[in-house]
Amino acid sequence: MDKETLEVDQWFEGLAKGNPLALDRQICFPVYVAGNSLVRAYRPLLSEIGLTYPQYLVMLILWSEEAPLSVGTIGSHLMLDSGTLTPLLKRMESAGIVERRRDQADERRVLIGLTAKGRALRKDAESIPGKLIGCSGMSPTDLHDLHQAVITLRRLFLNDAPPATAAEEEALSE
Amino acid sequence: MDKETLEVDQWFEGLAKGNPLALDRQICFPVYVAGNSLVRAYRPLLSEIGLTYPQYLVMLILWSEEAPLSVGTIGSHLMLDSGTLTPLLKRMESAGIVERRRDQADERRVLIGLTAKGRALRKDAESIPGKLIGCSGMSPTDLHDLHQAVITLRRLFLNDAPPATAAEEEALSE
DNA sequence: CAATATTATATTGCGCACAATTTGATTGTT
DNA sequence: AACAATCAAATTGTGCGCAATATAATATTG
Repeated sequence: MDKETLEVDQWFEGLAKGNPLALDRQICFPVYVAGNSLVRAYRPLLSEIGLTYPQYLVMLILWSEEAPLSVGTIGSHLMLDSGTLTPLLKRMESAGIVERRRDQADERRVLIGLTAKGRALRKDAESIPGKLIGCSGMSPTDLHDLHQAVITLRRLFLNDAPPATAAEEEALSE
Repeated sequence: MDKETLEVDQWFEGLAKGNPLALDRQICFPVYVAGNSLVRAYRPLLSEIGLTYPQYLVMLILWSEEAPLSVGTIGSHLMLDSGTLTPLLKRMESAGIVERRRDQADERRVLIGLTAKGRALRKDAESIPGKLIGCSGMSPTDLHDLHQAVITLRRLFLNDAPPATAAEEEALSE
């Protein structure tokens, strides 16, 4: 067993010790707070263009991919189900930025496409990522650290593996 | 300028290049997904003891700290306001696990205390952290990586220095 | 081809999360 | 003491996020 693995094992052993119910011992709590904080940070910027954060995510997909896309396809990207997406997409439809129509090839599906207004909105959205970084008050170093942390989250929660290092390959094969 | 700083600066320069509106370029999106995933993972475990995830967080605070605590104090720990907490605490009150009463010393405040039932619930909650790790299907290595990522999130979103690990606590008390 | 199973979306109901506002208590100022 | 300013919690209204269920279309099976 190599030194790295030993260190992880020692850390893992320590997990159950002490008071596992202390708030500052919770692994998930900072993730929960970060999730709330992020939506809060986007809100004032997105409200200027009439979007909520999950609506913005839908638009990112429609702008980047071959729209129209089915509700299910959008949901699999965002890890959201029709119970969340259907009312959200209806609000976006009544705002005039997306179209909803049954797929002729499979009447179970509903295809979501962009309207002219929805396509035009992209121009207004282009400044959002830059503005967010400005609003966040984070230094380039903070952002870099956040990005590194996010690569981990992406691997663990989105099964979106970055190219594995030799060390990780080693660990997997054992 | 040292090598580390130069690397961060180069990464920061690259941020604006390409398509900043691509979903897989979003720094915040994995945090959003992780937040949703975490609440989803806790739900079946917590429903066994009649709690939601934010209610569980309130209980963690009340179990660890000198209860009773004001709504505002709880809110500052969880970064939630009275608009979220008041109805949540009322539901917990009607479930019989907390008490709500005006602070005699300052009638603006409402103090939240544990009932006997609320204190007893702690025993049932003790197995939750361990069970969650089991349910998550994460390896010790995954958990360690997550923990490292979370230390960053805690610093950035909770302005919090990393707390001592259980192993370190152990060492200190000896 | 009919019966059954599966799939995609919609609906219902509940509990957050939060902006905006209100109500009532306390503090600060003159 | 009077009055404005501040503060703590509650209230109102909107939009998720999701479990459970319903509805309807497609696929599968006998």
